[in-house]
Amino acid sequence: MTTIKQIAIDMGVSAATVSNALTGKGRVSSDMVERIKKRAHDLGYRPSLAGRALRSGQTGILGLVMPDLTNPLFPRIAQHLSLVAADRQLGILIADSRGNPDEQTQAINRLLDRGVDGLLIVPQKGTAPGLQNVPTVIINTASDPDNSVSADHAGGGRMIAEHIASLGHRHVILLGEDRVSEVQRDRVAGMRAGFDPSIHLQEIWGESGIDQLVSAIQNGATAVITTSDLLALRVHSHLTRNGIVVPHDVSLTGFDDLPFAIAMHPTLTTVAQDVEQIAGLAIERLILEIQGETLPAQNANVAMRLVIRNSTTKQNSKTKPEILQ
Amino acid sequence: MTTIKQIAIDMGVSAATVSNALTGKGRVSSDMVERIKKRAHDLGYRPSLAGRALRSGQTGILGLVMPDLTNPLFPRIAQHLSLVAADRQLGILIADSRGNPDEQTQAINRLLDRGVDGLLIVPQKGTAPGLQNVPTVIINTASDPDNSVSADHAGGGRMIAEHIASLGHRHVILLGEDRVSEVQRDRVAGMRAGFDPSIHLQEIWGESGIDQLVSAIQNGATAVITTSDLLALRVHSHLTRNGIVVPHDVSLTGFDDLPFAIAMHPTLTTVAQDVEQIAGLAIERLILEIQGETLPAQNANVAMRLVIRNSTTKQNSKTKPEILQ
DNA sequence: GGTGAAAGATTAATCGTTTAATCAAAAAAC
DNA sequence: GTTTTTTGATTAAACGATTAATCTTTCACC
Repeated sequence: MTTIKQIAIDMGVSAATVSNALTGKGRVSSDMVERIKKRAHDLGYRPSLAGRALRSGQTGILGLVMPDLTNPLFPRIAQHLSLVAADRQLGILIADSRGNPDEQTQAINRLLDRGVDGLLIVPQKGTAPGLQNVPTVIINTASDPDNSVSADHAGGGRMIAEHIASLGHRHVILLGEDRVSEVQRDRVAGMRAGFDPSIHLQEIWGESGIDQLVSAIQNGATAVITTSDLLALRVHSHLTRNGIVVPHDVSLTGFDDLPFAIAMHPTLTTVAQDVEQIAGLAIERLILEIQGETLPAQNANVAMRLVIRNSTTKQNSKTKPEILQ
Repeated sequence: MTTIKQIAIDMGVSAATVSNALTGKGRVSSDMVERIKKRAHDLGYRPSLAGRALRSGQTGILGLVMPDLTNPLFPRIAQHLSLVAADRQLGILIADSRGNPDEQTQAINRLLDRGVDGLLIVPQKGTAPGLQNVPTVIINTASDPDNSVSADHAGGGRMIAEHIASLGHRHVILLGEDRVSEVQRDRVAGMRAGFDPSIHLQEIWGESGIDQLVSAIQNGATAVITTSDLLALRVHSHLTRNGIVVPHDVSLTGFDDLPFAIAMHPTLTTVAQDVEQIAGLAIERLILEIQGETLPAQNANVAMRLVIRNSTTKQNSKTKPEILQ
């Protein structure tokens, strides 16, 4: 490994001059700067981040804490974060908080021990990690008051609802995944807000609710809106098995636009997070905080995008579907 | 931040003694060790990894390079790697190689610049990253000769084939995703090897191949085996649309056991990677390499697990399915 | 009691980078 | 021509932890 000192000796100057030349600080004649830069490049000099970190107190590393790395959205978030971070010469250290709040705290501490300059936290559902002693940005939902960036889950829910309403559906089943999750509640709240009171909205929670679907449809429901694509796939399978055809007999929607949404038939109408923008804003904000700027406590709310595919259609058939079995 | 020097001053001893007491090296009386440890704990002392890294040349950080973080397997691999690494007091820095070989090289260099102690690389399909100047383990496929850990994709293919054969299927369609991918080729090779020559095996590559499926089934094929769950879902949708019922008319299999495999109906017979073991072996091997052990070049091949669900069934009906449209 | 060894601590150097303080020489000002 | 400024470079200290070398005291042994 080439060090600054070696370059200095090699060129017959002091280490300080080399450092100044390379970082653009201090006073060095311009042709000396040129020569040093060239020589450093030729020798393949790479600054030691450890040395720099020790001196400056900054590691150039951000920590990413995820409630569950198997969260289907994680890869995309991680990808964009790592991309944006790389642009800014920052690294991303990951930590899995393994599904429980204790582990979340430990994961945060592990990252702090490593001296990360900032934290990006996607909190466990139902938890709000306390204030850390490093700059922190929460990525989750608008319900988090401060320092947070999130998709507008409620707005996404509203979009779905308005889409369904505009297709003429008057009796809709809303299937939620998990009441504990802040995100899920926001989605559901948005859905509710998107329908006007004249529409018959039937709210069901949890997977066990799938069993009630067939009879609800027999009673006149013409659309099922869910709070996750996986749930939608499950519903689709269940309905198909019972002879109910999507979208002919009933319209169906998901949430998140996971990869398999286009592999289904019919392809799934859903709502997508602008992960790219979320990642960008999160890191941008975090960097400002790291640079010592005092930002107003706020939630950056990123609009979701309605993706209309083939699982939703106009409510026009007056005939109830025949149910098999 | 509490430093060793502060503890030393606080207790009226030298910094070296504190360091020796905490690391268990050198010669320190046992009651001094006790007292120092207690005081360090009370003061909330956390060693500076930057200081340690500078002195020792080791950062305690491993780099993880992924061809595409949106790879559906990534989250699980990352999760287990981060878990195992955390147990060993190691951190994991991620880097996305963004789908092309150039970016892969850059990603590796970014990690090297950060002084990672070792690299875990899931290579771009079709590429074999050259020897690095830090210990490296490749996670991918048995086709990689050295320093690699992988699922036994060929073995998984064989399991699927044998399962299908044992159910009595004599005319099988093999649908492969991407010929360029080493992994995909290994899977297909395993499948071929699992059938005896008497079985009529029809090999099709790429998504466009899906269109040929219906006529192939009309010509007597009773099973479709694919090299990915996503492909299987797509096939399932296509067949359902054409009035072909899985598994009644045709058996269907996937590969990888992604989360949606149990959300489909019928639930998908597939083959699962033991990600946990792969991650464990990879890090174990990497740590040995980092500790300077010279390991024999070898590929650790982790057996896959056949997951039999409801999309495969005995071939017994002699009646061809009626095809809609 | 004198010698040697062992135990328990300290000193000082080192890792690579940054930066405030200093110094010498050249340029500008009077 | 002398003083002041500016320029361009150097010196030295610092970040925090580790460790080889050194020193002092205690103890064991003959």
